[in-house]
Amino acid sequence: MTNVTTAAADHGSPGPARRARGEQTRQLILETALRLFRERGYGETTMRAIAKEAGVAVGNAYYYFDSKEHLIQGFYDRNQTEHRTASTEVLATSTEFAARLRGVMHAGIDVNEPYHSFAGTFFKSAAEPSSPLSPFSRESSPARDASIAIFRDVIEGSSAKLDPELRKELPELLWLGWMGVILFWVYDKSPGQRRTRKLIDGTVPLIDRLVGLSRLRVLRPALRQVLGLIETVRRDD
Amino acid sequence: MTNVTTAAADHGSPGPARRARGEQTRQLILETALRLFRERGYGETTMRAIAKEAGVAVGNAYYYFDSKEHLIQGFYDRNQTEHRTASTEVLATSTEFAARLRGVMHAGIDVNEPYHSFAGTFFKSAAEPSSPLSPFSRESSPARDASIAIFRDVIEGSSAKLDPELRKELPELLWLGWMGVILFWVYDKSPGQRRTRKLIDGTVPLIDRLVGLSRLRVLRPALRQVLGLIETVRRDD
DNA sequence: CACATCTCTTGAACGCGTTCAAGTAGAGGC
DNA sequence: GCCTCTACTTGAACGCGTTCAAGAGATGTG
Repeated sequence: MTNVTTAAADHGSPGPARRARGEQTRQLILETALRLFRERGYGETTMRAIAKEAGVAVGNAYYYFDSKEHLIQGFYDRNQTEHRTASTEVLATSTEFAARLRGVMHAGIDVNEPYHSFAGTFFKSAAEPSSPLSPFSRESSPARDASIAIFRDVIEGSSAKLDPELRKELPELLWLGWMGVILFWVYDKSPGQRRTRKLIDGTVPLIDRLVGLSRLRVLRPALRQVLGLIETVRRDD
Repeated sequence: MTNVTTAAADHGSPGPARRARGEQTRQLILETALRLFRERGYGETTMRAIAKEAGVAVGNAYYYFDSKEHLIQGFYDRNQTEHRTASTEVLATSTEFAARLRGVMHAGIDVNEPYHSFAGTFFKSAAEPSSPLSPFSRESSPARDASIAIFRDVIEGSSAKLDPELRKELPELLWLGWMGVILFWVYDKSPGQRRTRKLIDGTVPLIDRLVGLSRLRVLRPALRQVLGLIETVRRDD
């Protein structure tokens, strides 16, 4: 409470001082919530406990966050940032597509590992299509775009040559595949989630092979068919 | 395919008269619940409302069903049976693999269509790995096995020739793909879930093509690699 | 018949996420 | 100084899923 940063982002009608106070409370509640989630798990952390621990009233938490689930969004954002950070090394080192993709995926699992025990609990929240926590929701689009950007880096920083049409679509496709890996990971009960690691190690070479084949003229029609399907399915008309 | 009553709570072996009474109440509660789910949606239906409408105490519902979510299992079982029924015609008519697969998938969507509006709501429940409603859970294995059996029928009743190794794995793989389609369907907000239909129509020929190619000697190593990966990932060691 | 045993039923009570009418406080205008 | 406006804060209250001690009712046993 002592740390008052008056570095004002001076936009909006309310005075900067007031604004700062609100933002501070918001951060306090979020930090407290994430800490308790980590310590006790999501389901075992009550809104009352968060409020009490943060020294505010329950209603105050609802002034800043629409629901308990909305607090998870903060968790997502932080994990996304950590994934980016954990990926920088392999993205700076290697130029092989397979190595880059593999490295990024393992980095993602590394980052999420500490939260595996209760990832399922709030994966539940994310699964509901109408939930703002859904990876496909409008609210998640900043985190989603940032995640897709990592996979774009994987491709663009690599020496892999591939069909230009595919190149356009591939970042999003890899992200979709990554969501699949995460889904598998959530369900993976093997010690240390070994099976997820094996899935990555087994799948990446296959993707690498397929991506390499995308330039072969013989496979052009097949590729077009697949890309056409994706385009058809994506459209909402 | 005899529909064995899936007793949620195994209460010893009482006399047949007593058993009948209990079973009757159980059915009454389940029927009432499913009706209210259909009429109001899952989230809007309270346990109190179910109990009141069924003319029992709220605690009574909990004597037969461990939780509100457990009531959905009954919904699953019924839908599973309906899917089988809706599939019989195409499975009796056509011998082409692609037509059979396509027919079965469309039949599955047909059956689920009336529930799309709130499918997402309890899909949420199914998504939690520890939930008995998860399609991968032990509790769901009867429904799962029955569903896989449909896809086994798709293959075995077809004229398609395919690699014997693949033949063994394919029913489960098709079921997994079907789960993916259902996942897509749950998120599909297009009118009448048209995009899901397009996804099926676009994907089936691709699968058909791949399955056909599985017998080519040139592709043997690749197939082996994929099957090996599946085996590796499946094992929990 | 009385008694014990077991299945089945009850509804008050608990803790949860969430809401909301009622307040508080601090900046700007007079 | 005082007033107003509004961002912010409060906590009792609501309805929910769920639990559980208590009891009702049928069945088996002497």
